[in-house]
Amino acid sequence: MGRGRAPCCDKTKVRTGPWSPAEDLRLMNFIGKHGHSNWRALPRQAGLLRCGKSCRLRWINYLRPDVKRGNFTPDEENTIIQLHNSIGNKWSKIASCLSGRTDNEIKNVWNTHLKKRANKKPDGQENSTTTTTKLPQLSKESPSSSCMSNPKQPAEEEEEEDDDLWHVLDSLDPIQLHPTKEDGGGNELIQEVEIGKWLRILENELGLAAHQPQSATDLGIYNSTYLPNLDSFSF
DNA sequence: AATTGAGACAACCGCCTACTT
DNA sequence: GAAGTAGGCGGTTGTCTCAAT
Repeated sequence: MGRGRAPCCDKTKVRTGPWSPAEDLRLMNFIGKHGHSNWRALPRQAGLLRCGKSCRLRWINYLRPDVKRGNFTPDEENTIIQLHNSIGNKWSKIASCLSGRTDNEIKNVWNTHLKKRANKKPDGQENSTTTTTKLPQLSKESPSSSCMSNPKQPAEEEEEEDDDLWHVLDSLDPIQLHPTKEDGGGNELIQEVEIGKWLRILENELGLAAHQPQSATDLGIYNSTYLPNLDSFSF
């Protein structure tokens, strides 16, 4: 069974669960500098206690600069329905036709919204000419990565690891990604302050603060449902 | 105000394919 | 050609939020 696989990592030595801002920053910073030619080696090189798969998933689904966040437009939804009607659960293929959307996100949207909608019209009427959406061309050689950004090749090597930066980040209180009822919103301000701190560090580190067009929030990072809307912050 | 169940979504798991040795 | 490795994909799960009661 040559195809058999050893576990990708020692599960007892890696972190699982939601990613912390510091971890995200480490990952983004590392990929920004070195790219991601080897996912398995990446966590160790980046100083992350995560398995390579987890890093890859996090990068592809949330940290990539071109990931589009937010609600799907009716056009996007129609496209998904049509593509699913013709090719089935080929999420990565579908994702390759929707710029900025990930297979995971499309899969979630399908399972939570679109499946029901499609089931309501089992004859596929909805998927016919009633929509103005133009079905994107599906080509065989359009892998899911076709709409993904290439890993940045390090334009200029910044050799020295910024230990101070990581020290600061690691010293930050872990942000409560999933505010609980117990919080009662009481530590919201603290969260905002902490987020503001690390975001500023992030932007400086990545050189986003000085030039356009993107801030970290414009990149869609941490604009998720689990965090306050960072766009309202002024640093 | 407390409880509960459904909806939503991030993350993990395991298999498959492609590539390398 | 066989064996091993890494990346990618799709299915599934865990845990959160929120509306209904």
